[in-house]
Amino acid sequence: MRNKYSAIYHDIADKIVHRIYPVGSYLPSETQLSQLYGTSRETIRKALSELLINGFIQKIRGKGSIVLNLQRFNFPVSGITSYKELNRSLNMHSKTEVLCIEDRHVPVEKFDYQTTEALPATYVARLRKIDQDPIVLDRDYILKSVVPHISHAVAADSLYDYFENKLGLTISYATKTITVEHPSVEEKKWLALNEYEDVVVIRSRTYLEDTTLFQFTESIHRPDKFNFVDFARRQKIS
Amino acid sequence: MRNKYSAIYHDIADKIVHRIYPVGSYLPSETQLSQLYGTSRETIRKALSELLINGFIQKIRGKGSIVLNLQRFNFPVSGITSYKELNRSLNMHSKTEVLCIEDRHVPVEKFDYQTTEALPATYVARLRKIDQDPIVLDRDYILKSVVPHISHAVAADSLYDYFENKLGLTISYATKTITVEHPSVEEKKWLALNEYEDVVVIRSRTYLEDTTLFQFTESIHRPDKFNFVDFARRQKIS
DNA sequence: TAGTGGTCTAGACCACGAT
DNA sequence: TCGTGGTCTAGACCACTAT
Repeated sequence: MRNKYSAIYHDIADKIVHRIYPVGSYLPSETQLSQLYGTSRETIRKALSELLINGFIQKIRGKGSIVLNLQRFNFPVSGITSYKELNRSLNMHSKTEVLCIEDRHVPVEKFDYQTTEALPATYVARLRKIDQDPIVLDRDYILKSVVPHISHAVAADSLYDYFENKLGLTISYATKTITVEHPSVEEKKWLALNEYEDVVVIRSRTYLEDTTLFQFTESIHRPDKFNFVDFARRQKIS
Repeated sequence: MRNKYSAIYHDIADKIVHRIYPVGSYLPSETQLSQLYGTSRETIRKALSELLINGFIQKIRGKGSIVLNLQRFNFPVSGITSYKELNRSLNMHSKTEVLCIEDRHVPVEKFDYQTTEALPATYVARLRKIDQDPIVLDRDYILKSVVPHISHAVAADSLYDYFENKLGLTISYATKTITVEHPSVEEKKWLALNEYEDVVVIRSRTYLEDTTLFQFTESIHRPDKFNFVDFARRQKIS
């Protein structure tokens, strides 16, 4: 929020959410906005391009920037968002149950990660419930080389909050894959699955700002509760 | 390619792909690059931020831009990419079989689209096969108000190619949802599914540059063949 | 013709990392 | 201290849309 352009981004996003700029209307022009906020046009453009990327607006050359009808929920798949943040922002009434914390090596084959060395990690298994229904089984492997120890209290609250606000780590990007698989006996049990039901598995590797790999995550979703919403822009393959 | 910054983007991306800038190495600094390409630093920065978004590099303040180990395939889910483009870029040996072309109204409830009016469209059902195996069943509804007619030849080749290069439409963005569902009898038949197997369904609404909605698509994926790869950057919910 | 967004420039100052 | 990327400016020219 300390940058001009992100302050402007949040201000405009807020006005779109609160219908001060209604869906289908045009924002003030870039030159008008630069006068409004007392800044240069390039700075306004930086804010607008963030709004564009996040699906708030569509820019039309020669006409202006039009407000889109967005109903994105940004489920965890589409970005890197912690479960706690999601819970808060969507007003879900969910609970997290910590099933297990112990030291384990990362099962690298599962994550399609090629290495010859063993990766010591803290293994955390957690079950996410909404209204008593089990929805997601999360299994995290956090590398010991980056985070030596994780307490039960931290796992019950939020790993990301701990990493970012207590340890000062900056989480930057992740690669993830989504597949449909047959559940293990254990998964069947925790997620209360019927016979023959498949599960959706999201596996990701998460990296810090300095490109250090520090976390492997496996999220097992109940098929009937899985719903991933995305906003995408066209980009030709070249 | 006619802009400086996208020319520079492609040039650097190419050099990364061909290991002229190897994984783990630093790119020349922004000032060096601006001298190299004979341009201003802001233009270089625009090219670099594209590389950042697409997962080619990671910028580290005070140090430089480091080349990432990317193995993204960008399956259709993560962006808006036509099947033909994918096929070409991944060297898959796939075939498309046109099952049906006819006039239908869009089943708007399925797409969670609220409207009271009927939407006349051309319905196109196509089956995608790789090595004789049916992988995806695509059902498209293309609004008559934007594209009055679609021929069998076009459907067999590429709708996107036709829209963009023949009709001059500019496809801009889409909203999509991914769910797991029980297949219909028809879907079971076309995708040669075993008893009890679920399918992955991707439903999207696609828009033009001027925010005109013009296409609804339903893609039914065989669960064992579904694999979605993504690259995501951290963005806190605020 | 006037207004819009798209590109590009040359320069400035700052925050951060390495030395 | 020096070099890196991050932010910001004031201005320029272009392509497109509307009238």
